[in-house]
Amino acid sequence: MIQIDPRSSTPIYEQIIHKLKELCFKGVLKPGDKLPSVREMSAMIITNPNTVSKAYKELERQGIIETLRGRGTFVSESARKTIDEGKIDMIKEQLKPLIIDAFYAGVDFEQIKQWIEEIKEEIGSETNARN
Amino acid sequence: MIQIDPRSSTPIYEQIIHKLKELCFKGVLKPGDKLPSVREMSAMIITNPNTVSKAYKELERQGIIETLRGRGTFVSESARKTIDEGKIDMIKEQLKPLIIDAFYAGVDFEQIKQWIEEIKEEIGSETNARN
Amino acid sequence: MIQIDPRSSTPIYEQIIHKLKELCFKGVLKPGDKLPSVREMSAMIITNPNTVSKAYKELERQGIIETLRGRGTFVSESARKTIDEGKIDMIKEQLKPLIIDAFYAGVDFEQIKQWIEEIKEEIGSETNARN
Amino acid sequence: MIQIDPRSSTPIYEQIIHKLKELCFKGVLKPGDKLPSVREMSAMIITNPNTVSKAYKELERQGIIETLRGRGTFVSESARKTIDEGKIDMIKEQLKPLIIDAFYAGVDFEQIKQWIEEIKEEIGSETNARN
DNA sequence: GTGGTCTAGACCACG
DNA sequence: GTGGTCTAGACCACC
Repeated sequence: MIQIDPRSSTPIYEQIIHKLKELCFKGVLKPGDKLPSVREMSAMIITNPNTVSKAYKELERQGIIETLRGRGTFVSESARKTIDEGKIDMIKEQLKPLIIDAFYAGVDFEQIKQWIEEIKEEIGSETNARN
Repeated sequence: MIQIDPRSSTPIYEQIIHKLKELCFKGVLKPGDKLPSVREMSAMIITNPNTVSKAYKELERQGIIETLRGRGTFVSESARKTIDEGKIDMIKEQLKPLIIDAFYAGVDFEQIKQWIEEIKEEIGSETNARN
Repeated sequence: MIQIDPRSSTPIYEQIIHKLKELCFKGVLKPGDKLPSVREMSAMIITNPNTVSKAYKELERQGIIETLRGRGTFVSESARKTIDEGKIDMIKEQLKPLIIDAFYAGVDFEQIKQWIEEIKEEIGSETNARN
Repeated sequence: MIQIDPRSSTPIYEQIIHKLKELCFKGVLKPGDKLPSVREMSAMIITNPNTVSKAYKELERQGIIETLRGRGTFVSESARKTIDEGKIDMIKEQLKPLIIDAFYAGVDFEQIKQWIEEIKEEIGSETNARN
């Protein structure tokens, strides 16, 4: 289901968050779908259950998923689209050095825009339906 | 000269790297310009000298700056534009979750492209000359 | 009859207890009234019968309701008003962090007192008769 | 500094949160004060560092405290008083069953109001200065 | 079965 | 020194 790289410098729990968010956003995971239990997921990606739990809790805090007591964890019916200015600024702040790095690696503006396009394609057709 | 946020979750040494790279890229810092010494810089931004030193070392490794023993640290004559595929993949990898987060924060594709445009504007006129 | 939120962090059985206590206190449920059977209730609020059973048992332990074997569950004739010091301390203990949280959420003392007033209103006219 | 009851049903990390919030609110801990390090605190209250860490992170998420990388954890300069409607509703939701329980334990409205008064006294004089 | 809490201990990045 | 991450395993409440 999802792939984790234990050697990556980005923490495992963040990788899980990223991957699941992506799947939710793409529509592979639809609202109401049940996620693997903490134990199942930890077995699948060969990590400690605590690590998965941490990821799930953060995703819940962000409103992407929700847990029903004793029943499991599910994709939320509708991800709230709070237009959070602070969050947006934070993202822009992270975006800038990334783009500058890209330039130093020999990428130009047009190519970057094309990357965005690629990501759009990859996320794809489901997106329109969802929003 | 540069502003650091000690509360940020991004390490201080990385913030220094980002800021200096940005200044170099914008052309505020031109090839041959002398950077403040590690001590001066650490006094300016109120951090441990080791932190500044770490940032300088990394910038040197990336070819952005050079240290001339006994004379100081200078902006390199020409930032080498190594087209490093690995680096590019890494950047793309970091870009994706950022963009997905942006969507969840209520930003759409067009706005993101506009951000890129804004960053381009901000970096400004020197850019064309350099590329 | 009663509404349960399966997403809430407070356990379902506790929610049932709270709601039924509230109804008893308001006078909607009067002494001698028959409660839905465990099965009926669990069907109504879509939970596991065990969960309802647990709530009923706890309410019985507190003297709010009584089960007459083979006949069903009923609201007790008179809720005993055991002045339980331990219980009171426990409640005060729980009250304090709640009020501090309220302050941090921007509520002041007067508003909190008004909340109490509101709850009093909501519980309403029957109360005087019962006390 | 703070007292924890390992037998209590409320999790240790929540007890830490409550106590520290209380101290901050009372003004015992002032903005800028350094908190004991995770290790120190865990030694003081005899728990695992992870448990303290969890409490600190939640307090940071709530804006009560902040961590400066590699330097430690400090009381925030000014606790943001976001008037969060959702939070307020949640508190009211938790308040109601508590008050009903109080009634069943033989406490009346006036006494509850007096409790609030007591808590106000206890939190005391610093409060006015802070707000 | 589910997730939530906690312990004991380890390693690492950061300043 | 600081906090952040992770593991291995345990116990518990809830459904």
